Amino acid sequence: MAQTIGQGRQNQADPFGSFRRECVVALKTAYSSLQQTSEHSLTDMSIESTIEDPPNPTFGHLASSLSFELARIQKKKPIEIAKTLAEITRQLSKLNLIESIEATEPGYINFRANLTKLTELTLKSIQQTGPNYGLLKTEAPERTIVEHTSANPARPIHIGTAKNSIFGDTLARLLSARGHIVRTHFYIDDTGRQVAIMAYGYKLLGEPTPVGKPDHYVGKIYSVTATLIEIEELKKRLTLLKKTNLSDMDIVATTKSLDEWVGIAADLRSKYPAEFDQLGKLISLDPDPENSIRELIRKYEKKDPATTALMRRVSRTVLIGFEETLRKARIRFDQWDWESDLLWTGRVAELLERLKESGFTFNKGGALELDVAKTVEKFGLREKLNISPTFEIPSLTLTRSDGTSLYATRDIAYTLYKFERADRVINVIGTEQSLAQLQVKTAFWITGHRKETENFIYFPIGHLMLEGQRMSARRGRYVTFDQVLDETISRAKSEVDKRSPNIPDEIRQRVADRIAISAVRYAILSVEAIKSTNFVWDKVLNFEANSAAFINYAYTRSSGILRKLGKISQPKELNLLIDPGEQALILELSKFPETFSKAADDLNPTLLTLYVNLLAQRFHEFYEKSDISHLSNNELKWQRVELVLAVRTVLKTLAELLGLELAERM
RNA sequence: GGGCCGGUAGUCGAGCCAGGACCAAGACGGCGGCCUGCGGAGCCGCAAAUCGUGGGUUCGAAUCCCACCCGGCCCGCCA
Repeated sequence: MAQTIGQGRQNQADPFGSFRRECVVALKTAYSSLQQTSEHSLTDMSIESTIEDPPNPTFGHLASSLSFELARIQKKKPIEIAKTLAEITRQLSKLNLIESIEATEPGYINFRANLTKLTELTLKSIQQTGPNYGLLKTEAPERTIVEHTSANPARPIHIGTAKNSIFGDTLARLLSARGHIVRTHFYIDDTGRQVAIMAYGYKLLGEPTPVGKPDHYVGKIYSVTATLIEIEELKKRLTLLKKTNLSDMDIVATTKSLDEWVGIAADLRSKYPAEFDQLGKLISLDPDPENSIRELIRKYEKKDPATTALMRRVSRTVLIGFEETLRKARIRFDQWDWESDLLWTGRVAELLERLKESGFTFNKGGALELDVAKTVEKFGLREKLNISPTFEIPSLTLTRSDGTSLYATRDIAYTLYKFERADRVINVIGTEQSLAQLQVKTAFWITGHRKETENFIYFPIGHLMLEGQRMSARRGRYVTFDQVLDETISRAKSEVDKRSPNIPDEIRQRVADRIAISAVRYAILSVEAIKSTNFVWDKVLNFEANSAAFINYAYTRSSGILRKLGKISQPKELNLLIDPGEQALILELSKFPETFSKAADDLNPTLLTLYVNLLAQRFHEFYEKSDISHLSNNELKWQRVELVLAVRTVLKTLAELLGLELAERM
């Protein structure tokens, strides 16, 4: 909690945070008084870190365990110290948001908030600042680049990659709301083998105009081409192995792999018979397909005009499909960076020169290697980069023996590029890349960016399994993001049809879209990014508690109340909201600023999904218990309406942060 | 062999970084209640947890340290 207690944000409303700061100040005052009178010498200590949330409301709203620490030094019982501290605190402090300070067994000091004042502060702040309530601005804004998704433009975005997109997009929303200058970048990995294979197949077919969604159409060509070539290569290797008779183990493994690919091929053939047979014929006419692909890669790196035109054309076709999918999920990018540009502008070559000059590279069979381990030892980076002392860091191949570059090399160049434009770079990438990210980071350090290395942030995304099965894009075993969105929309549509038959179909469709998109985003965000999770349809399609629909339903209910009321009036005061359900709801609202800033600073969107669910839950409880529209006591009615309006404001802000879309009716 | 990350009720999953009232949040599933007043996609209640295992540190450990076990991932002239 310590880092959420900042100075200099007096002008920004943070009701619960203000209460917390008041408790800290009061306790600090009491502690320094104790320091002067105590016969034992008491060192300065962090009062903030002793402040915690009590387990239940009967203990107040915040508590301190300071007495337990002091008990040891003073050789007294914690409860006695607690009583003394509570007494001094009460005497010395001017209490504003604190209602009471009490010492309780076994030695806690419990602070109770003055709920009348907290209510007024919270509701007035929300009323005055509206959509800005809670979005505490950082005191140190940073130009931040969030790179995410960066899917290979060779096949549609699948649900595993979508997890990456959703977290990346949400992080950007959070940081931007926190006051950072954020830009999202999509890194188009177009110089690798996969795009070359895709272009090869596409070219063989005579560059057809896509039928249906372009990424799906071209993705199909890629899968078929890649499979056919894989089989060709495996067959060749098997023949070679049998001829040289080197190792039975290799033969067995290759045969097994071949069998697997033949199975995949059969599957693809049944799905896309026309393309499969056509490509099969065309590829068999090529004496050396593998070489054709290598040629494409080589020529593209050299920016050969015809090759460049082809590669860019086919990549762009796929990217149009990506954009459509991402737009559907409310994900947008500020910039699309072509990996090939890094080569053509000489950035990669420049980087290689710098690395060579550093003296940490060596030649291995014509390939250029970076001695990462040596670098780490030389500069004592183990501690700095948090590397285990027994870990032998492998070297990193920078260029192939034919001189062409590799992904990691280009990624280092890209890192330099990004840091020319930002103070902080966040890479949202799967956990399987953790070693690669470490190597890139180390190389970045070598290039002289010592200070910036601290702001190189790897945000790992845990693997997403599909109903217990590992997804494999290469093997065509995956569910696309489009499928998930479409399925969820159709499911949401039938729910809306069932529950709200009286609204026009056009609106029902729009509502279903919103509920579905939100449901998918919420389901992904509600589990921490790093955890590997199992994608289960039931969870995404669940519209009950702890889902986006549950949150939307709170909003819809509030809309219902307002609709029923028609014209609304301002209450004279805010002194009648004393029901426990109301107070619990207000307390939750008062904590939003702290929750938001912690979520943004810790890069933890999941925290906000938990919070928004809790807020919705408190609202539903309030709704069930407190009448509004049929109240005869007008003052109470308008006070409750004020609370409803406040909840709506905060729900809308949260929806904006998480990329959820709220429907008035559902 | 080495490394990284995870392990919390039948299932999913917060809390762990900054140890404290933890007889551990919340959800799904199970069981039982609540609609002649703002929409039941809701609310109320019950049952369900050796916090992976074993040690250690501490007045106090789900949380910190050590060892081990299980699961995922990585250690390519792939990306």
